[in-house]
Amino acid sequence: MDAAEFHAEVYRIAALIPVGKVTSYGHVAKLIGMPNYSRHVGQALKFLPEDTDVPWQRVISSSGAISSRGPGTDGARRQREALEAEGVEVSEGRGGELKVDLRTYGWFPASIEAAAPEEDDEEDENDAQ
DNA sequence: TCGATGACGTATC
DNA sequence: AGATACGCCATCG
Repeated sequence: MDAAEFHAEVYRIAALIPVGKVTSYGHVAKLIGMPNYSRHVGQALKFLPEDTDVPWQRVISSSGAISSRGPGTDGARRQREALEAEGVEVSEGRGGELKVDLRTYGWFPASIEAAAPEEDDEEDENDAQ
């Protein structure tokens, strides 16, 4: 798997996340089939331009926290704004620690197939109940 | 080549 | 629940 392909997979999966839901870097990595590449998922999202269609804001850490990305960057703040705009509650603890309740807003499908009900229309699909 | 680092995760304390 | 330790692996200096 090439780095570019990895990025593409990350973006594809991120695009599958329903509005109002969030998932974790690690879970995206798992869906791709590379469970230990959680850090690289974040790395891939870092490459996204500001005008992207990819809902990168719906990907947070497995603990439900929005990573600071370092002081001086407004990424975390924008992420909070975007999530709240989608109806996701973002708790703010002491010092501006942003966290999302995964118990409520978490989205963790077991596989990409489960995540993408209709990816292709050409393939024969067996009816799920 | 090596060591430090990072939009991370899990196990422990 | 919050903090620390350690594992992970590509990228950087």
